[in-house]
Amino acid sequence: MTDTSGAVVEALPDTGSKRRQIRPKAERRQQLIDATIRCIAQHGLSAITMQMVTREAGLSVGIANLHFESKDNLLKETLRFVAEEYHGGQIEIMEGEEIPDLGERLDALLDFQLGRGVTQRQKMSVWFAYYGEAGARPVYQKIVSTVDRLAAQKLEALFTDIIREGGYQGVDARELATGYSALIDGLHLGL
Amino acid sequence: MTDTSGAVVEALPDTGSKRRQIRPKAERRQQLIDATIRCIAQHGLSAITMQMVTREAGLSVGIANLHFESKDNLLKETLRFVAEEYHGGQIEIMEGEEIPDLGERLDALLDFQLGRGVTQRQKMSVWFAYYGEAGARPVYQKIVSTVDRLAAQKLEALFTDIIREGGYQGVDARELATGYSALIDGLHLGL
DNA sequence: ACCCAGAATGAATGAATGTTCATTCTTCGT
DNA sequence: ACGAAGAATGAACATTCATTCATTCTGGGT
Repeated sequence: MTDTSGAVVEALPDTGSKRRQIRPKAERRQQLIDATIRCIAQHGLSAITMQMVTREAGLSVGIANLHFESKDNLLKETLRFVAEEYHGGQIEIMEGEEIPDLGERLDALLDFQLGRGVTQRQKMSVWFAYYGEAGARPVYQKIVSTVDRLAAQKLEALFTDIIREGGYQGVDARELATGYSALIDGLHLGL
Repeated sequence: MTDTSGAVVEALPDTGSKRRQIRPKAERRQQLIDATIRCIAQHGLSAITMQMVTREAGLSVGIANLHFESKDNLLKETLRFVAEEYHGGQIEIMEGEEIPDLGERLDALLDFQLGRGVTQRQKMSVWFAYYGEAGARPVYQKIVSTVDRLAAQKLEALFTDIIREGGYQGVDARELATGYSALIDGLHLGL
């Protein structure tokens, strides 16, 4: 009670500022999703806590239930974000017309899939954490499979084009796509 | 209190009997591990509960902490069991002398790895549930990597033999083993 | 300069769950 | 038959955590 003047205003522009800030809903949502990704990568899906996430985001506990109705929903939306980013990125490379050469396009896809940034690694942790739970949670399965199926189709189409262009014989584009995907997934698992 | 005679003895040999039974420690441990596997496969690693597991095993709640000191330990031991069974089975096939022909040995390995029984599928669910958490739990990583490394060595040795026997050129056994493992893992993920 | 809609906070709440342990029951050796 | 060793039980306890909501605070509109 001796310090009623209080105001030791932190001059830091971004971090550590204790000042309450009002931001648009979309921004807060993304902020929380990002924090969730980092928390899952670090502590695992089953150890995650609302306190943990909101703390990591630098916000109060109540805010998670303000922007997402529940923890379940936050986790669901986080999975949706990661899934869409991962597969969306692939699809963009595959069907985008920026890279005309098909072989180079496949290279770009590989680069994207095996990218090694910290962020990418975190996303992969999250991806497989959810994969581990998918067997028991239909909601997760649905989110993943929806976006998965589309990427698989695009990949098959790419291989079909490559096979046609190269005039290769006795190769099935679908099987090739399945094998390729499995190989990439397996390599990811190998950390 | 009206039914002091009580003894409505269920004639069922295995199931439904409410009679308390005393069994050797090793048997109870396995019983609990099996129940844990089924529960994880059905409900997921993060939704699992001691009540769930002991209920599935047909035992009381206290017994889990009697034979394993804690939930964490039960989960750890369950992972160890699954890991050892999965990789142990592979190693037995690879280094056992029962199948002299190397190609047939590889076939047997594939059969084992892609086996499709209900039990096998449950084990795989568990396997990947733990994989999803491994990034955040060093204990899990250690259990898996210990047994994983050994299997990888055996696989590399098998490929080395096959390459030598066939006189193949320009193939690296280690890379082949890595790729093979990744492919199998990836195929498993595809459920 | 003032106001207020609604964004943000965090102490309080209640439900869920891991763990304990006093008690009950089973089995085996004598 | 009997008694003791210890296996099994499950009600009770303590903790942890998601969720709520009364209150505080912010920033744009007037």
